[in-house]
Amino acid sequence: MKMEEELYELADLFKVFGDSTRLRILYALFEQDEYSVYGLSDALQMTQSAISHQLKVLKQARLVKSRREGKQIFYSLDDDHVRTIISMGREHIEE
Amino acid sequence: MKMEEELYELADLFKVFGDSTRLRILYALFEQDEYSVYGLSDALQMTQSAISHQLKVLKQARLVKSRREGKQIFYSLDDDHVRTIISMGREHIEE
DNA sequence: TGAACGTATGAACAAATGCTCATATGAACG
DNA sequence: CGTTCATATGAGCATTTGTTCATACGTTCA
Repeated sequence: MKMEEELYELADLFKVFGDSTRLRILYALFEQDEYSVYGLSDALQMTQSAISHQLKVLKQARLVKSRREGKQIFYSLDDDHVRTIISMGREHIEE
Repeated sequence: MKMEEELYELADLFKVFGDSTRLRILYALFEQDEYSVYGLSDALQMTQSAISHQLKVLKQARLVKSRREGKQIFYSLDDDHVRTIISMGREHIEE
């Protein structure tokens, strides 16, 4: 990958982590493997629309994946980088 | 630290990584241990003011530190979390 | 098929963000 | 001292971003 391109992709990835709503979604998915959209909006006390918009961002960044079960769609973490990146961040701020 | 507070601090930290100019500054400091402000603005082909503003953000996040030598101020990486966080990000996007 | 439920999406608006321009600060040296 | 060089800072502006509101889409089941 070209350096230039890598920089923009990296920045875009970190932007995704740089919002407390999205972090709360990721945290929720740490504790409970799967959540439906309504489940998340209930757990985080936010509108379904807001959650759905943010899930789209998280999915585009390949941080979460989804599966349909009837009318519901369940979201879960897509890979372990999510956990690692967040723990590195936590180490930094907790110094 | 309270969960609520941690979330906002984490989001703020990742926001700092979520900009290509700041990433370019960090990348430059990977390759060359120290840079003056002018040195950076020259290397990255940006105005001194833009660089200075971003260095302030990076410093507030404790990602870079500075030392004065005469009229110049030299910036360098503050700790190793910077490297780790960025490499985790790179691993993710390179899959 | 049509109603009901769960989710996605687009437009609109307020808030945050990054750059530029002008200027301030601070150290070195005649 | 006062000038010069290196850096910092504040206001202004354009762009981006996150939420809300209204509505569309897709699946289930009567």
